Parts: sequence; structure tokens; C-alpha cells
Amino acid sequence: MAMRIYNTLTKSKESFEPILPGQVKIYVCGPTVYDFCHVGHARSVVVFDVVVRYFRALNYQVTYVRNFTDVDDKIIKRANEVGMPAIQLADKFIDAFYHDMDALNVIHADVEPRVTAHIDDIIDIVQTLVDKKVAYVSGGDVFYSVEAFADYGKLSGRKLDDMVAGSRIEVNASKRNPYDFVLWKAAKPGEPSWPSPWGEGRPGWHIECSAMSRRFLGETFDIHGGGKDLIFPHHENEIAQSEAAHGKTFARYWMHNGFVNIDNEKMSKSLNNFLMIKDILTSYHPETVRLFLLSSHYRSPIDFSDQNLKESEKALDKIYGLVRRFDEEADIRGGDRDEAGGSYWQAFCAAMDDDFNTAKGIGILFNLLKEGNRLLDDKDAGTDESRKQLFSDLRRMGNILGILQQPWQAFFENRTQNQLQEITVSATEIDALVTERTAARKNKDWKRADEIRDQLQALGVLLEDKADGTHWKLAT
RNA sequence: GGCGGCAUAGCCAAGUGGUAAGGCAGAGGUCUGCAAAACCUCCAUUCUCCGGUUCAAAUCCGGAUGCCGCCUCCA
Repeated sequence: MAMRIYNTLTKSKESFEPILPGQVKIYVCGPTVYDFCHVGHARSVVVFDVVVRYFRALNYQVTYVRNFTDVDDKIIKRANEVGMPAIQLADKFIDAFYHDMDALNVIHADVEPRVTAHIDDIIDIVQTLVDKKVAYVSGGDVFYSVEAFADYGKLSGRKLDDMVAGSRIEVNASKRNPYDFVLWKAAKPGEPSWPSPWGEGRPGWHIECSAMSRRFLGETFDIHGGGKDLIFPHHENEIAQSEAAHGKTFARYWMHNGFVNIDNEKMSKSLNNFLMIKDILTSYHPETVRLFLLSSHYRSPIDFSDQNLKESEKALDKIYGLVRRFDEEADIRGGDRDEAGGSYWQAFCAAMDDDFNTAKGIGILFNLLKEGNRLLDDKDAGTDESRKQLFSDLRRMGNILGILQQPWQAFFENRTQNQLQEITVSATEIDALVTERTAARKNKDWKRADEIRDQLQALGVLLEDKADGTHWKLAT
């Protein structure tokens, strides 16, 4: 079945036709590294991580590029504030980015270029634009002339005439049109700078993506992604730069993920509600965060709240619970040979084919869960083969969503250890009480057994009497 | 002022013309010494409201109301 992708450029779902059959070239705007990553970054990165995982699962040969913008006004400003060289500050937050994203099971992009390593590429494309008279030099600055690009506004659906010039930003007197934007900035004392035909300076904001995408993906490539907020001006300007420079279509499909709200409010500095990934991960398992981020369609806004995260936490518990049951109760070896997959995998793919509908896909995952538990409850239902197929489908879904990436033993142990820190009893004390209760149960001393159960429950410990003995877990 | 989006059960959330996925919470049941887990059953005659198109609309069109985003750095 053909994949369909919502294209911001045409405001509609289109069937995906790669430029080269079987290959996908995708560029996603990465962070400007002047601070730790917040949950909004996590959404964008996780969403496109899943997009790439899915394409690969479909046997596309993917070239995935995600940049780091490591020289920019904000970085310089922050560096000055903390008294650290700008490059060093950028290094620090690139390290932090990897730390956070690795924790979230994000697969690295194939190429993760830094702006400062591609100054030559940037100068080259700026020169082209100057030569073509689409850009003009003013002092040591080079500006892009939006009026020279007839299609300006085609991505964001704006017309230059309709936009209120300078309504919210001071108009720079050296610009011919207020919407002209800077391609190359003349250096100020103490700022990082590079020599150029226009003097010492550094790149403007948008040009790096035009230069680096061309370097690694060519003048035209398949998919360009990023957060919705980048549609204007960032992506609009990238199109203007690249298409004016090369005279051909820049990216064919534009994908934009929606925002993350915090308790129904936009993350903002004034509300001081920026949730950093590193802080979230002290409270929630990384896969819980992924499952949560993928539980709504990527283009919709999503609300990060404790209640919603708790739901994803329960869901993940349930999913790992099935993995555990399969492992303990069924022979699941050798179930991965069927390339086509079972009915659940196929349904999951149908959902993913429809503009990466992970929310629907997760619904199918729950259907699988129910069926899987049913097949394990009743050993006469289904066959060994059907159980293997189900388990294989589950794993494949997990590999797309980036969950179920650790053994169930490690998952439950990790969760228990984290939760133990929040309650007042130790594992040793719990085990002692469980042992006492087991003895009481053996003597059919139900009264004492129930007392212990109640006592533990009051402490947040839940007991499960199973065939192989009593297990305990902590209430969430 | 311009552009765009969204409104589905107590909550979260799929669903773009064919008669409302899934999850959480809740109720009943199977199982269990009792529980838990798991499973089974139930839980929106209805999709913000008002018109319209259609044999048929949550889905298309028009209008109203409400919420949100972008137009400035932002994932």
C-alpha cells in the first residue's frame, strides 16, 4: 500500500513518491544548541525518529540528516552571560542533546552536521544568490531580497502584501523590504567569525539548512521536517534561498509536528514551565515518554501532564507484562521469519502508511495485547505458530515506536528501583513480610495472610499470588 | 489586522461520505482461600451549536460560538 504524507506545502495528504525508487532523503531541522533540550525538542526528534524507523522497516534506503545550529545570536548571547566561549557552549549542549536523546532511544541521524563545519558551503550558496541578484550587500551584511523570489510565502500561505510590515519587529533600515532576511552577518567584536567575500562575519539563521541539505542530500530531496513553528519564517526562507539558488524544487514533502503544551499551557519563559527532558526522565521511564509522545497524531498538539504520563506508564507496564508472559509461558523462538508479518503488524502498517498515524497504531497494539493475553490464558486457543506470529508482530511494532528495547526483567527491575525510592519500606522488609505471609497461607491462616496483604497495601505494595509463588510490585 | 488549526463519552484519543477504534476511570462476571493480573460483558442512537448538500455526514458546504497556534527567537 502506498504511503500517504500530509504535505504542509499543499495542505493535503499526498501519496509518497520518492525521487529515487526505494530511497528516502530526509532533512530535519535540529536544535540551536544554547540550552538543554525540552520536551518539545523531544517530540520533534522522536516523531522523525519513528518516521525514519518506519521507512527503514519498509526497506527504504534512508539518508537522514539532522543539523546542529552551533553559531547564532542566542548562543553568543548565552555564552556571554555565562562567560564561556560560544563554541564551547555549543559543544556542551550538543553533548547534552545526545545524552537526552540517547536516553530516549533515538537513533542517530546518518549525518548530523554542524554549521561551523560548513561555512564554505554557506559562503558558496550566498555568493550564488548575490550573483543572481537575489541577495544584496549592505555594509558587511548580505540580505536576501524576498521580492526577487516570486513564490515567497508559498509554504506558509502568506503574501508579502498582506503581512504587516514591522508590526512586531523593528524594521532594519538597511533592508529594502522589511521581510528581507540576513544571509551573512558582519562580525561584531568578540563574536565568532569567518572570512568571506563580504568581510569577516557569520551565517544568518536560515542559510545553514539550505547549504547543508544540499551538501548531503542534493539540491532537491524528498522530505523536510521540523516543528510547526519553523514553517515561518525558517522554512519559508529556506525555500526562497534554495530554489532561487538552484532554480528547482527544494524539498518535495514538508512535514511539521505540533506543539507540546504543559498542563494545557504553551511552554514559555514567562510561565517558567519549560520542561527539560533530563528532568522528565527522573520521573518517567524513557519509553513511557516515547509512548506518550506517540499516543497522539504528530500534527496535533499534545498536552504534557502528570495524568497523561501516568496513563502511558500504565500502558507500557501492560505491554511489558505481555512480553513477560510470552517469555515465561510460551515458546516464542523463531517467530521472526515471516517477512509479511501477521494481521496485527499489517494493520499497524496500514495505520503508519496513513501519515504516520501512531495513535491508531498504538490502538492496534492494544488489540494485539488483548489477543496475546487471551492466547496465553487459554493454551488450547490458537497455535504455537499464532503465538509466535503475535509476539513477532509485537516486537516489530515496538521497534518502530522505539519501545520494548530492553528485556522485561530490566524494565520491571528498573521501575521497582525507582519506585522504592518513593516509599518508606525496603525490598528486604517487603520480602520478609511476603515470606511470613506465604507461611501463613500454607497453614491456611487467612486472617494473618490478609493482614499482611493489607499492611503492605497501605505501604503501596501490591501482591500477586501466582502458581510459582507470590510476586510483589509497587502501586503507581 | 493577516494566515492557519482544533472542538468526539468523566478523562486521553483514532476516525475525511456508509452508519462512532483503542486506552484510563467506572459497573457486572470468570479465575482466586481472599485479592491481584488476565480475560469476558456493559459503558457516546451520537460527534460544540444552527442551517445546507446527499439515499447516506462526526466526516462535505455556509454560518455561529469557544479554544489554540503562527505573523518576533522558538521543536
